[in-house]
Amino acid sequence: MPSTTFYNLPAQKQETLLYAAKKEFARVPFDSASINQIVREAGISRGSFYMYFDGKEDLLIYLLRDFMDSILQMAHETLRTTRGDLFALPLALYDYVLDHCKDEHSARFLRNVYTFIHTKSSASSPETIIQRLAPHYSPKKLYHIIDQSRLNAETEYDLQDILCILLSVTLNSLALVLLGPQQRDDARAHLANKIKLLRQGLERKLPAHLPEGDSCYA
Amino acid sequence: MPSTTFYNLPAQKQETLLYAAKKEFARVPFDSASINQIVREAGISRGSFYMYFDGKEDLLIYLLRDFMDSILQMAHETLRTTRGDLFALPLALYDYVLDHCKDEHSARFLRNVYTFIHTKSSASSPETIIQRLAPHYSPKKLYHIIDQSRLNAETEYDLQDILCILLSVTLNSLALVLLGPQQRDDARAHLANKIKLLRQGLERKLPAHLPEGDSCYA
DNA sequence: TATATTTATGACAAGTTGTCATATGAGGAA
DNA sequence: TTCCTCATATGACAACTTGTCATAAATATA
Repeated sequence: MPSTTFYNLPAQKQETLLYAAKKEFARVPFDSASINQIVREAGISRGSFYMYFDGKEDLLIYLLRDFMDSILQMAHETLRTTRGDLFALPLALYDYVLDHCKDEHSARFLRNVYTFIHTKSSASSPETIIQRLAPHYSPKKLYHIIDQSRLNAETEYDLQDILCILLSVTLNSLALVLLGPQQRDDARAHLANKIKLLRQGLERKLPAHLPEGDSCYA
Repeated sequence: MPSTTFYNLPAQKQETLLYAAKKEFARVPFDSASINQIVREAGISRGSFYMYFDGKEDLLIYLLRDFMDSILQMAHETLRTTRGDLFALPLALYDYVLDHCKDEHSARFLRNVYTFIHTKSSASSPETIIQRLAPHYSPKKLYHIIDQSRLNAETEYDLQDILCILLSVTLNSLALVLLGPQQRDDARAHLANKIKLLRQGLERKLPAHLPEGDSCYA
């Protein structure tokens, strides 16, 4: 969390610093990002920087809050317009995130951020970044607007797991595009297919009237 | 890849260096790991280190190869003994990985490694670690020993997606334990439940004889 | 205006990385 | 055995990094 000193700063100065930070975080991976570079670009002294933030990690987390907030809002909106159709969420999330990095600059930023969220906060603190962010964006906030009658969930335990599954699969698709060699359209087609498979079930259903037969097609 | 000079080293000296590396990588997150610390512990000079490896990333990748190989072998073994039951793989993988980090030392190593694989190789190279490792451990090598008759897969495209889903979900569970607050048993129960849900399908099936009725319970 | 408090600065120590000229060793040829 | 060659080992080096802190400037308060 930034210090109150930072919030007391003129909006202009805040913007300048945040812009310089975004630029640096887009330039190189998180652990190579240089505070020196940021303060040079922003035209402030090194000491000032540490007056505002605990370190570069603190700064990036602050930058991420906005984005995370907007994602959560988008999720709410999607569930509202689809009357709680949870299966609409993955592709909506996928598109939303990738729409936000159409220019090379934002793409690099997001790519670096993606790797960043899995890193440790610091050598001292045992938490990862994603853990520090998670409490503010618990998926539990979505439970009440999901139409659970469409889901194969008996209990809240099931519901929690279903959400977790969909999130894992969606993030994996995003990772394949952001970090990997997969093209956006290609990964999207795969994600759509995965959702289809997830709805139906991954296991083949034998015809109900041939329950035990192993060699029913012999 | 290590240089041939490294392979020419007496086995004893190789071991000493690798042990020192493991220790350092367990001590702190990857980007805080210090080559100075490693060479000090191993009793070699800084120059020698750079004679053997390109940098600490090169070294850790080398360390990971062994583990990845053993995982792939375990996967083969599991599929063999279950006659190709793909749904047995997630829990087997989960248990296998966590069995390998029962002592605090190995646990910290694995925790640090997990965050590491999502980071960029280096500022210059655009690849992530996981991408550099992936080609050697393609899941496609498993295709032919999977009993596809048990899967709801029409095409190889489906098969690929199913594998990807199961892997995403399993890795997510591992991440929750390695990085997060979740307990091993707890996460395992969730994973088992997720597999059950994945087999059945996440979508509620309406009774077949009431195909269109929205208000069938009215 | 004088005093108290907040904010800004850059030099500092202690660490990091990768390089490179130099030193040491181990083999083969004469 | 001596000499030469080539692979290996070394640590000092420059150029960076980080977080701190005494000091200076600016602002608010009395």
